[in-house]
Amino acid sequence: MKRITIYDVAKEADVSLATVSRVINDSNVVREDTKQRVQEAIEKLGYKPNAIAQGLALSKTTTVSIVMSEKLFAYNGKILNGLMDVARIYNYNIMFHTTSQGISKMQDVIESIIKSHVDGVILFNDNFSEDEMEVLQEYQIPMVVVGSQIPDTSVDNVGNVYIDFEQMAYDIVNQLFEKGITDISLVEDKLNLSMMAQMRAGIDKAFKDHGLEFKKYISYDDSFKSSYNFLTEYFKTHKPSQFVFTFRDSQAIALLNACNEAGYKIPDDCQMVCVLNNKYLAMTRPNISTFNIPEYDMGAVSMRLLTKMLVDDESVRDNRSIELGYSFIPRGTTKEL
Amino acid sequence: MKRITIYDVAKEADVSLATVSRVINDSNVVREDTKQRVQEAIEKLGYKPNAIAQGLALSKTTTVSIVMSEKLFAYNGKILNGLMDVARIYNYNIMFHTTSQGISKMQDVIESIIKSHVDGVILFNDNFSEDEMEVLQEYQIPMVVVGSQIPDTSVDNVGNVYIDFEQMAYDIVNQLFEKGITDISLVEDKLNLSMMAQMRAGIDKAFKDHGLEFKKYISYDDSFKSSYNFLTEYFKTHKPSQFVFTFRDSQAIALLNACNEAGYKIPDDCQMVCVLNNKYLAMTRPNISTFNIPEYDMGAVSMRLLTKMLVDDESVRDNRSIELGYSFIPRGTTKEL
DNA sequence: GCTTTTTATTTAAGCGTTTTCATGAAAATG
DNA sequence: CATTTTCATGAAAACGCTTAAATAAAAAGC
Repeated sequence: MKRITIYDVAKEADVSLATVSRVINDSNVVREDTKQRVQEAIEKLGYKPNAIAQGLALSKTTTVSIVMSEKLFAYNGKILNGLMDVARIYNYNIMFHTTSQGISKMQDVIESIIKSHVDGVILFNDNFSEDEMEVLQEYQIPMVVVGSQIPDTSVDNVGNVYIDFEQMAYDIVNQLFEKGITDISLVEDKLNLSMMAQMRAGIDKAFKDHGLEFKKYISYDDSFKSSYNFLTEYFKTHKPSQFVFTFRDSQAIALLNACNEAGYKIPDDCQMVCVLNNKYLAMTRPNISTFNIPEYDMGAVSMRLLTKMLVDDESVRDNRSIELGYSFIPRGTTKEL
Repeated sequence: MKRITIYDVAKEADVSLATVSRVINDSNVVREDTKQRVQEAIEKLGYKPNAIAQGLALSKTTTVSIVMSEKLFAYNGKILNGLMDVARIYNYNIMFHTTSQGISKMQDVIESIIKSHVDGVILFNDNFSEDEMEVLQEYQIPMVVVGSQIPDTSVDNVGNVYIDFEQMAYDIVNQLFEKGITDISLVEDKLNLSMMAQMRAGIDKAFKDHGLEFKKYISYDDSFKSSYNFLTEYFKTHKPSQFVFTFRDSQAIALLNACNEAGYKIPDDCQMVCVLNNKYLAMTRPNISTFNIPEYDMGAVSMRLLTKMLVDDESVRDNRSIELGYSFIPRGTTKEL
């Protein structure tokens, strides 16, 4: 079956292809009766404009790239939902790129973005280095970074939608200090380094404000199994901290289980919070305290910001950095907050 | 910054654009020294071929669409990883489409696939109706359906990578019968209807083989919260079945918690299995028995199959239906299997 | 050294659109 | 009614690439 082109429609409606094109893009210069005729022909033949050809003619693909680490994939479902929903509203297609460890892979992703001539890019934190982002900027590809705050927000063509993790950590630690809790740990998450760094900064700041120094930055492999094993071993010789920040569900649940089985009661012997919320945190006993991070909105706002940047909406020229709020969800693993 | 085109390279290297094109697609008819010269020019100017223009010239976009329900998104991470990894190997780009409830949305997805002139489509089960698939077939777009078995496998240009859920259910039920267990329930999962239907068929068959009729097809909203609430209420007046099939982690964990809190011991009073495996099933106490479904492979095999179909690899002409194996993972919620 | 064969390169058409510019028809003006 | 203005349409160039056909250059043959 030969694909129907604009020529076929033109012939069917007995007009030139220019007219058909005008009808498609509903230009208002075409007379009502011919517009009618052309639309009937389109209908009859089932013509669908070739987006590739349009892309070439317009230098515009109505496609945006989403770049996400393969590992983080499962966690970012809601953000993605927000992104996709808004993309659909504004009729953008999505190219999807996942990044994995190898350095060469990253080059491939960038290469592919450039070659595909996408109109814009949504970038998840921790995926590209500054250098890599710069490459894309040379090509003037508008870009929105979603997740945590990026250092240089003044750059043209780069937007940022973020949560203030530094403040989040700072506030919590201060509250803990007020209750006399100073034995605090932070469990590293290797997949969210920049978010971690910001939390870390917040904790450090709060400690420094009280003339103390924060030391308990715990690091272990981040699968449930290895977290659990590590902690089980750890609790043979150590007591849990009074308060622990974890980032990911698996780390939180591992801590919960390991504590339990080592005979420590949560939240009495150890309080804990898991920064990134998901439904599993509400399935444990006790339920795990967490933060209400507006994930869907992070996606939706990012995509909306990008679409605005793509049409160079002036409202967005000097306003490309958007902070979203969060709230604490106290549940069974905390009692002082 | 003007994008570098093939003309710029041609001028720089003092050859025609045809020669540059040949170098890019490394045709072997170009002399070694000119090839060298052209490559230097490409390097110097930082030329990247415009994939859109290539797409137009070749009627080939090296892009495949992945269509997935927005809701299932978070669950299919591993399949997606498999898909993406293989796509990367064969240099295919990914367009990503999510479908949501509204019927009009589905039309949009199909429309967008057709317009984008993607080379092929990977379709997750339960996304398109037969009719919708037929539309894509009219456009001769090769398609691989991943998940469960599709009814009509003889259609040209459609591949299928699947797990035999019917057999899976059939085998388990038979084993249960051997142990004298006949009080069996199946909890519906609205998001995986075709998989459910196949399991259901397997259970029905096993019951019929023993002259019995299967009745306990339980249906409730599939979030953890509502499952849990439903079951808590349910256990006030009912005993749990001897054996329960659940499909999704949240349903399984809800059952586990509700049973526990109603005073029923798992696996003594009630055994259970969760068909779709994920890491959370190993974080509960007891760990939940499940199946080892080769999710990553499902993705990888699907994409590989599609790439073969795209080059019309003859090995795949009459062999587009691929069944993958699975194995039972006995854990703490079963004892008879 | 001239013709034939082989090899390398260029010219130009085509992929399916959009859009500028030119043209002709219809409407408005005096 | 002749002339200008407005409006609708068509012809053709452009977007950046591939590739078949044409041509030029090099190699081979005698």
